[in-house]
Amino acid sequence: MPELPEVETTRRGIRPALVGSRVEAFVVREPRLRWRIDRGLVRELAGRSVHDVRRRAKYLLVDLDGGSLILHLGMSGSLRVLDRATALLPHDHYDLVMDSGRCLRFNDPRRFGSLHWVAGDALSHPLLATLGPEPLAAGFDADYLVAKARRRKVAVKTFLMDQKIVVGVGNIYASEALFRAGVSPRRAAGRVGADRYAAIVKGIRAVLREAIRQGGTTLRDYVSADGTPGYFRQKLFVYERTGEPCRRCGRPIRQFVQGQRSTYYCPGCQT
DNA sequence: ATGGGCACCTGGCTGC
DNA sequence: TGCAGCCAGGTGCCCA
Repeated sequence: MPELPEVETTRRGIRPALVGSRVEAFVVREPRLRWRIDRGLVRELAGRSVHDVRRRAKYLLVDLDGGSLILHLGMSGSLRVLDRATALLPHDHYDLVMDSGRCLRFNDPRRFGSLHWVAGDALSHPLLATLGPEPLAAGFDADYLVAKARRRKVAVKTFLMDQKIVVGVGNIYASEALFRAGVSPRRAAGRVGADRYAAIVKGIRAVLREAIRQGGTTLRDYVSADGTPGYFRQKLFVYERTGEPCRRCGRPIRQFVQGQRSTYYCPGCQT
């Protein structure tokens, strides 16, 4: 499911219920996620207090005494804050039970999500160490993208989804940002000029900010921490709108496959 | 280094 | 109705 706006929405939703509370128990029902959850965590986590809940790229970092949990939602994962006694649903794989009586419950039908524990600095974990810049932070600009794209032949849409280039942009928001920038997703990354990269940076920032404001995009599985869906789907210009008229020029939206992922674009607005 | 393809997994939908 | 086939918000890894 989740790209940056959905992960950020989840962070904002779960943070108030966790910070300042202590982990009473960590319960694993299905350890076979993307990587097997270490059973030693059941002992490791109990008794530790939560200091903060941060986001890096599409990862959530739950800072505890002496270390951090690194959570990923994969394609179909979601986190909810519930009363600890709430009845289980299929694919509820683990709970972080807090001493407040609330619990953080992870549901993930496809099990592409993950959970790691790092003692010490979470950002030095191998999964996070090589990530590119945050798109909403200073320093992510046209000059940066131009430099990174030099001599690169990959399509610009695939380039923008590379988490070493910029983090948080997945299949929905890559298509949406390129539509806003008026750039064809097929264009080679190294053949996109500085002016177009400036428009792409603007497009990425705008679409991510607007999506966060709407609580993210719900297509299938995603729900925020209180169980509500995201409402940005209604604001999408191209994603999953094949054959429907472009909201700007009226021509039918087209779909094709790039790097085994569907790309959506307007043949009139994007060149 | 770069680009391309596969794998991991379940569920929902389509079409025969 | 049943079932095969296809598709889905991600990303690590292997190969050329």
